[in-house]
Amino acid sequence: MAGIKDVAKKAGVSISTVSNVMNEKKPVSPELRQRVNEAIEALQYEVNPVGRGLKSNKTNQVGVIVPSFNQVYFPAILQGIHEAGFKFGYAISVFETGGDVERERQHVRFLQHSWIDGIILASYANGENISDRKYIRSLVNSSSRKKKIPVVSLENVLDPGIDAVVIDNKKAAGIAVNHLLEQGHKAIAHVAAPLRFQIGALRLEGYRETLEKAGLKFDGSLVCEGNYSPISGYQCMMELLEREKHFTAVFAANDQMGIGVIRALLDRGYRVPEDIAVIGIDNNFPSTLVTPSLSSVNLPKYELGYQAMYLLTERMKEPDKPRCVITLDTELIVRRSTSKEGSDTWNLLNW
Amino acid sequence: MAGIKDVAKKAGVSISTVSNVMNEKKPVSPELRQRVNEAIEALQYEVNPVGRGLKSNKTNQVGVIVPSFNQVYFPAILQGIHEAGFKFGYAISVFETGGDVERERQHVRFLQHSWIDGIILASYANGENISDRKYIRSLVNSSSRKKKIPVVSLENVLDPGIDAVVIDNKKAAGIAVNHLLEQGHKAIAHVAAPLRFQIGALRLEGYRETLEKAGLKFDGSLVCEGNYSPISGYQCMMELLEREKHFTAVFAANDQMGIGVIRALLDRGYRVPEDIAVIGIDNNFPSTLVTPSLSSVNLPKYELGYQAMYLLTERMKEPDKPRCVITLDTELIVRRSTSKEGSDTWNLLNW
DNA sequence: TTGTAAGCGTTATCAG
DNA sequence: CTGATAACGCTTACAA
Repeated sequence: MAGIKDVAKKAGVSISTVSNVMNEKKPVSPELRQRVNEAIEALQYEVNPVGRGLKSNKTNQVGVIVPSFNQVYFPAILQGIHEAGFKFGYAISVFETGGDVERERQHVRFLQHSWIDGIILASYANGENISDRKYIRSLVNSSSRKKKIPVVSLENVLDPGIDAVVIDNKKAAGIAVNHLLEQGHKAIAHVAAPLRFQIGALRLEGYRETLEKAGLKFDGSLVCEGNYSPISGYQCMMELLEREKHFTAVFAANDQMGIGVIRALLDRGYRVPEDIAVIGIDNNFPSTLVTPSLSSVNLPKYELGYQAMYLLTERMKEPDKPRCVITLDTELIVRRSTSKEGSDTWNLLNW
Repeated sequence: MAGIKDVAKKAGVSISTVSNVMNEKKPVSPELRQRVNEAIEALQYEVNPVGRGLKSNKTNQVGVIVPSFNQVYFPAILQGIHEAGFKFGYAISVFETGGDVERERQHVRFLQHSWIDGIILASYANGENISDRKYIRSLVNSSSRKKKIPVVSLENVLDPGIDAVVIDNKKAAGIAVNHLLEQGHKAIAHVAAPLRFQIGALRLEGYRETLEKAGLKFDGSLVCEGNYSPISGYQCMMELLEREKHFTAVFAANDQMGIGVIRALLDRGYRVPEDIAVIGIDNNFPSTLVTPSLSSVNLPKYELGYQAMYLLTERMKEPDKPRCVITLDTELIVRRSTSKEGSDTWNLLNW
């Protein structure tokens, strides 16, 4: 594989001229440009990003750190990130934390001294304990040697100094609960996402506010905290049933738990939605496959990833522009778990 | 962030000594080692991989190129790759081709001149046309400057010179078809994966051989070629029904198409499995969620990824050892789409 | 407009 | 055992 020197030799020019042709930073005469381009073509030369990186403090790599390479959620986000990355000339390195903040910090640290150009982070740190808070603050001025490394937070607003791409979790929860209210439900249980994190707390908050706005009382014993997984939804539902409280509908904080909820209800002999209705958040394709199909609030997953990558490129261009939070829209999807009129077609596309 | 020079200054030694302490390539006296380690600790020094990469021709980065960041298939594979990569000290860069060989070559080319240490490739090139064949050959001696870049092929045997991690596709198809035969089916249709690729061709071959071994005649008009996607399975099934041939079972080359097949059959008023039984290959979690649940042949997806990464590290250590193909085992999973006694529980774990 | 040369952070060679 | 120094491939002042 050819290097810049080979090109220079072949074209009979100096290496700086080759560099200038490639980077268009300084003007080069047409003749030389021509000769250089021919040499580049002939030798199939492409710049070596390692050499360039050393000099220019840029690697054209961004790191993506997520809790899990989750089956239903992560791929679409990664597609968005990758597509935008490809467009703007960045390669994507991926890291999984398993929800372990220590491992997350390890990955961040690794990326920082890799001279990566930016980080997209779906963090599990929550600013509750002091060490997490220090860690989050450290991200703001996260720097490699002399350059700051921009961080874009995915799905939660980490720090007033960190860009983020999110959805309005409170609103999404409100959309879900409102739908149940409109169906005539007066007693609605909630299978929550982990409450020590923003997503869980905000969706709970949206649930509570929407109930109260409708003149209903919030009842903590109708809430059970899961961990996003389908099985936790199943377990929460079983626990709620054991409490023997009255409710006719369940709002699950995500579709995966919603599916677990449906399974639990069916296993206990309830009809869905006649006895108890269920709605989730995410609008993942499996929700269309179960019977009854699960109503949900759509999250624009691909868009979330794309915008995160886009925000990162903007931040790299203008490190000092004011901090930016992009909030994407959500949308109600009515299926059979809340309404006999809901859609019941399997999603056979895009998976 | 501190560099090697800062450490050297702080410890009062030369940079080579610092390097020797870090890499343990040459002995260093205990006193100096101590001083250096203290300085490293104090400054939170970690080597800069860009500088190291330039010198040592190693980046500790591995590129993974796949047709799609597929929802059901890719995440588990990536988990396996990432886990093994983390263990052996490699970061994972991911690239999606959308099944476009031109884009695939673009990514490969990019990785080659990135001085990446290795490539895991799920290729869509098929050695049919001459340009593909040349491209595949070029992977064998794929080199960046002076060093060969090892390639591990995922899911298909690309070239006699390229390591691969695969499953025995013929055998997996045989397992599926045999199961149908054991259920008493004598006329079995096949919704095939793209036949110009190994996976599709081998699964078709396994289908044909198993039929013939059972004394049944292979009938090409019972075969319809899909493209892996659920919707293509749906369309194929519709087309097979229109041909008005008799069959009582369908072997779909993957679960996604199998789910499409079930949907088509239900839409046309057939009962599954009473009128027509269906089996797939993959054992993805959505297959447990549909009604009836889809029988399948399990593929060890995580293991596929883990072994690919492992193979790569072995190859990097010993570039000249004989080429290695790892074939992983598959296993029949009986659900309701082929047998009333099959399992019908939703998979609520690991997604 | 073009070329020369310094230097990015590290490793490796070789002389002390 | 230790340290000076030359690479690695590239960008970028600065000199011509």
